[in-house]
Amino acid sequence: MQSTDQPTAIDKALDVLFHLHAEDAPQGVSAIGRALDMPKSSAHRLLSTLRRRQLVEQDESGRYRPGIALLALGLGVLAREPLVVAGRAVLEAEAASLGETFFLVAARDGRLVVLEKVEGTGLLRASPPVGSEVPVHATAVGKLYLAHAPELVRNGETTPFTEHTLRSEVALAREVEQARSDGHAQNRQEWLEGLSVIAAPIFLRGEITGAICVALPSTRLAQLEDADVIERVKRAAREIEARMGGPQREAERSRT
Amino acid sequence: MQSTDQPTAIDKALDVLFHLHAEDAPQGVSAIGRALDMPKSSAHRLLSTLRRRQLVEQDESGRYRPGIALLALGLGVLAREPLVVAGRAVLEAEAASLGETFFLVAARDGRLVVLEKVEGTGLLRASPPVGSEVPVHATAVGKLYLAHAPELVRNGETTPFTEHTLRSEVALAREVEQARSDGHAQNRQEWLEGLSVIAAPIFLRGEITGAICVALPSTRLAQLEDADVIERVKRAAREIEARMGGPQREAERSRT
DNA sequence: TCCAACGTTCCGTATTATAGAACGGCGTGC
DNA sequence: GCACGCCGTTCTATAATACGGAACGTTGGA
Repeated sequence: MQSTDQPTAIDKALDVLFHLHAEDAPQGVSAIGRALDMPKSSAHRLLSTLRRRQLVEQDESGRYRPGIALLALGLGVLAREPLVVAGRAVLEAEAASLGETFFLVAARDGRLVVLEKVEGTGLLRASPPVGSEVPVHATAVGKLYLAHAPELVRNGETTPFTEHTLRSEVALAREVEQARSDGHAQNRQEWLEGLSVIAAPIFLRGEITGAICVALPSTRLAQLEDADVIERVKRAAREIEARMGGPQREAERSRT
Repeated sequence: MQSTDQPTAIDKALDVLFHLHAEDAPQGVSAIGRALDMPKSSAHRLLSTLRRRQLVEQDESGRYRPGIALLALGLGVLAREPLVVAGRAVLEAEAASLGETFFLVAARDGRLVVLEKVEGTGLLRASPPVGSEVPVHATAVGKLYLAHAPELVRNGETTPFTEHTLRSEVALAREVEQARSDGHAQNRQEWLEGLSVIAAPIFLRGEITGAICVALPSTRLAQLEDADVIERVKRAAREIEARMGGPQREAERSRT
């Protein structure tokens, strides 16, 4: 694949689709053309093709928005994820029990993606939606991946999100090392102010396939016994592993 | 738009995408080419373009499956639906209270689509997934749409699904008329054997924008007081209407 | 009432997609 | 253990497609 290849018609159609996804409100043909720097006739042709398959829809005034077919496609992806199928019930039980929000996160093509979320009763100020990406260097799950399979994530980024974001590679490496030995990782307001996370890795056949984590307001975590929450998350991870096809026997783990 | 227009490159790429969605297992380039009647080099090129945007992914053996980007796109659609945003909490409350599965269904481009589902505690044998289509002529929601906005659904189909499916247009018209006057509709095993549904329409500004329904085993419904369940569903519909921007005043309803 | 901006359609041109052949790697069956 | 067949991938000349400027009818605001 050369670096000089030009965007195909499919690329341009996907540009339009992702652009609509990124916008809050429905967009008109002209606005889309301006935003993506293409003639409105081109935008119209691409949209017509997408509309035929219901990937985009038009509102009563002719503006375009993402279409209903995306829903079936997206939920089809969820249904294919063994981690989600096995983990959903566990997340629900834990979220109900502790009253906080639990997530499943896994690496996909070098990025950490939220695969499932079950919200707790408390009002959590910020919480990434399912399908969205979370950073590697400033999250508990990121530390777990760096500890157990650094080749699965791209760790180029070092953006400081808050004043608590780890600034030095040494500090991050220390936390990664601790995550490896402890079997869990933490994130104390390193990504989002006021948000603390505790995460545990989920292994399948000796490889990390994802992580379960709980997000709580930092003030709430201070009231709880850290050790209790950590134990809870780790137990949930073991439960998910068991549901995904039983615990790996040592023979299998070392065979690789 | 002429009837003779030929599939564009985008059409072919979407053929590939929907084909992967329809298949259970990941598919190889050659198999896709055979299934869609195109050279495998063409399939490969289309897949490469889709892969760049993570609409498809490859497993370790090189086979393709729907990609994680579809998840974000699909859930973005859900987040945009006011009906879902307003209705989810109501569905959860009702499902927990009655212990049965509640749905939100709405018309999109002439088809009835499941927009949201909250499962009850009971084991429901068959239940359509979110994003899937349900028939018009053999469902409670279909009757509601035929009663209140027949132009929003395509009612060509008359497939008999079970022995209870209404065979005559007259019988269906009678139920539609009753749905209009009663403010709710029922489906007694007309689509799926053993499955009964009670549905109530959700109005916004005088127009039907969807419906809430509960699905229960027919044996279960026989044990309950029909009237109680009906009242419950209708009350839930009113609750969702209220959450979607307040009840419509008569002035607005009759202005059209 | 007028004007501007909208979504849509048209069509000649030029860029693009196409598909057959060839390649290296992998798994199977002989 | 070897060879065959199928896999995913790459290349390239040719044929078909996407492109975009211009024009149309409509709508909403000034």
